Amino acid sequence: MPRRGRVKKEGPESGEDSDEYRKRRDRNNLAVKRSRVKSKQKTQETVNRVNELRNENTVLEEKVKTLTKELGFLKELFLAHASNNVDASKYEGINLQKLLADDSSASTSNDKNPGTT
Amino acid sequence: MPRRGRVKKEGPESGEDSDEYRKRRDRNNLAVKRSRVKSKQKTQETVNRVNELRNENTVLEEKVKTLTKELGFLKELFLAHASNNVDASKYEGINLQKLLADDSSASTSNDKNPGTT
DNA sequence: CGAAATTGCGCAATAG
DNA sequence: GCTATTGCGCAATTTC
Repeated sequence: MPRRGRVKKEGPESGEDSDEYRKRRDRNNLAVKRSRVKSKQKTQETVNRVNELRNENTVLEEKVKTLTKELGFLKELFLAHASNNVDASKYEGINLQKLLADDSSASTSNDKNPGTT
Repeated sequence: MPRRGRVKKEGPESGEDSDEYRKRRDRNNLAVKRSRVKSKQKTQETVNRVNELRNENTVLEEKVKTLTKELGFLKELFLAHASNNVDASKYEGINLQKLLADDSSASTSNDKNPGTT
């Protein structure tokens, strides 16, 4: 789509005289203005969206940090306790190794429910 | 055919002859091009940034979800175990209530789990 | 003050 | 056939 600049054509390329021509030009100029306003709005919205997302991101990162910390602590606690009383057999089907691993990718897919009460 | 609103009158505002004038015009046209390319690049980068942030966000949300799940499970586990052996006294100064609360904001009730059984 | 950069605006081609 | 979009040039203004 080669967009030529002003071609010095004098002929009736797209308009005939000054009557209909002017009207068309004016209408197009209005359309151009509308389009540009729209374009700017869109750009601004995109910029705003970046800021929103950055904020959400910060919140989420803090949340991850907090949760990771808590989880780490609880794991230590649990392991320390379990080392004293090795009765983890109660939690037979549970993937403790997986859950207690430092990694954070446990699915907790246990069907069996350890008798709670 | 109207030539750019500017008629034959010499405009001492910005041009003088056809010599220096043309050079100035050409240089400005180049500058305009540069500026517009730059502007478009910036816009595009902003759009890209939105996509990047959206992806990061999704990842973080999943992470939060996983961590929350793990944490909830571990808390249940810990509480179930602690109800059998009330030796939480080993962790004297620790805010277990706070940590073990389902939420990350515990009330100011500092009761020591009197062991109902 | 001087040159480049940015901006508003209109034109024309063309996409939809 | 009309509006919307876009590259381009001009000129005013801004920025450096």
